[in-house]
Amino acid sequence: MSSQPVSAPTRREQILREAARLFAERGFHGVGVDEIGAAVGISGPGLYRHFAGKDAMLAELLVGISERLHDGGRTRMEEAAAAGLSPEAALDALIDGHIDFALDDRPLITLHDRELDRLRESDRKQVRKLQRQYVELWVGAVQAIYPELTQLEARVAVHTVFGLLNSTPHLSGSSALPDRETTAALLHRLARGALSAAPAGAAGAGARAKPQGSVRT
Amino acid sequence: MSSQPVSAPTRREQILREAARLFAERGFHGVGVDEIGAAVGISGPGLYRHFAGKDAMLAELLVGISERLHDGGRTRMEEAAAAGLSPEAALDALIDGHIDFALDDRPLITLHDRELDRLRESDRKQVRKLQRQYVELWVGAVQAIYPELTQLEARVAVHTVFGLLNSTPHLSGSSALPDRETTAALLHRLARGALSAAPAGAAGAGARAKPQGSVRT
DNA sequence: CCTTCAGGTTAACGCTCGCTAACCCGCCTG
DNA sequence: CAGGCGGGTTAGCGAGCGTTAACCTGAAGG
Repeated sequence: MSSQPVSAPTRREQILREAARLFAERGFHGVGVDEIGAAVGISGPGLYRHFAGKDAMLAELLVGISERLHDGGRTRMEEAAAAGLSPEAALDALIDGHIDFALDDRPLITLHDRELDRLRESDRKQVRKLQRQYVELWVGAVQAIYPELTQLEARVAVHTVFGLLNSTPHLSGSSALPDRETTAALLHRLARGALSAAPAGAAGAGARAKPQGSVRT
Repeated sequence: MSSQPVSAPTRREQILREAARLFAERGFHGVGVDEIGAAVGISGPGLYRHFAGKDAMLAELLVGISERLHDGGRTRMEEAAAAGLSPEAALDALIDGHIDFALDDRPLITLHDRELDRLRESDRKQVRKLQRQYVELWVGAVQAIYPELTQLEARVAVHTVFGLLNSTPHLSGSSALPDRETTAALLHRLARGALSAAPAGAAGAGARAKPQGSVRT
């Protein structure tokens, strides 16, 4: 919509990037506007030339990442459908897309599930809607492979896999990660492994998961 | 220290419980002392008869849960060793213990990986030490089953599985969970499935990786 | 050359919030 | 019955923080 075509890292974007980093590090309330300003070389109230307020920055960040996550997922699913890919390949594409986000935009991923309730009602509703749609994409992809899962089970499984993938930012501080490609591959295997074990019939890693009679909320 | 043996839900514990809930809901900085007081029926500064300050509450909460997590894990591992259980059963015990925490003490679990850096240096060091020891317990249990994993891979896998298990608090708000037992079993399968897929050799959907009859306790 | 305006600056206001001060009261205990 | 004392209360201080006001400046544009 009103997002500029972007060409060079404009000041607004600089501010958003630094704000995201700081918010993720110390929490929304834990960061002062002076700090954000200092991080981009201007001081304090200069930010108000670019944003209506601190809240507006958070809103733009959260809405932005929700949109990008959802758009990325939807695009991948459409491409998979167009290319006639298998359900497995489609799910793999979703996973890889999410991993890219988790590894490239760690601060945003952190914010995304940490500061949602600091938003104005309208913004929060929009973010939640996008999140829900994104989850539904995943649920659909998962159920295409494991049809024996109930809607509820699939949703829980998807949420927890998000938790798994989004936990990468956490361990950046304390322990070092392997190189990006190795990490991505490991995360992919872990996510896939978790989902493959979701059906009640599947023990550790069942290949065939017969419809088990016990399915019911 | 001067911690009493406790017997009935004393006022201190009431305060801690409510503080945990509020901190988890709105963040440490997002909750005022007046609110915490109101939650237990007293108002504002009355809290200072029980705690040195707001920081002290957070510190006690975080140190407390770290200790309980670690102690619980260590106890389970010792019992497993004493009973001569298989590595698989030992890991299952760890997973079940963590699931109990995640389901019973959601606010604390949330706090645990969200507000760690609001602590005084000494407290933070203690919490991190306990966390590290707890992680090492898991890493040991995992490597006993999957010796082909490097130390680093195992650590990453364990961290992400924590992310998976700890994500339950998140979806309590938006979507309802199945009953506790069903949820616990599902979480167990997901965690086990993720770990079983950690070794690079294991294919995504895991056709192999030994079927494990891992039943809950 | 004068104007405009984007993008800064510093000063200051007002509110919130953690915490302290001062006071109070019911209940044991000697 | 006196007197601690545990556990409250309200009033208020002081710091921090988001935000606004007022002012400045350098570069485009007619």
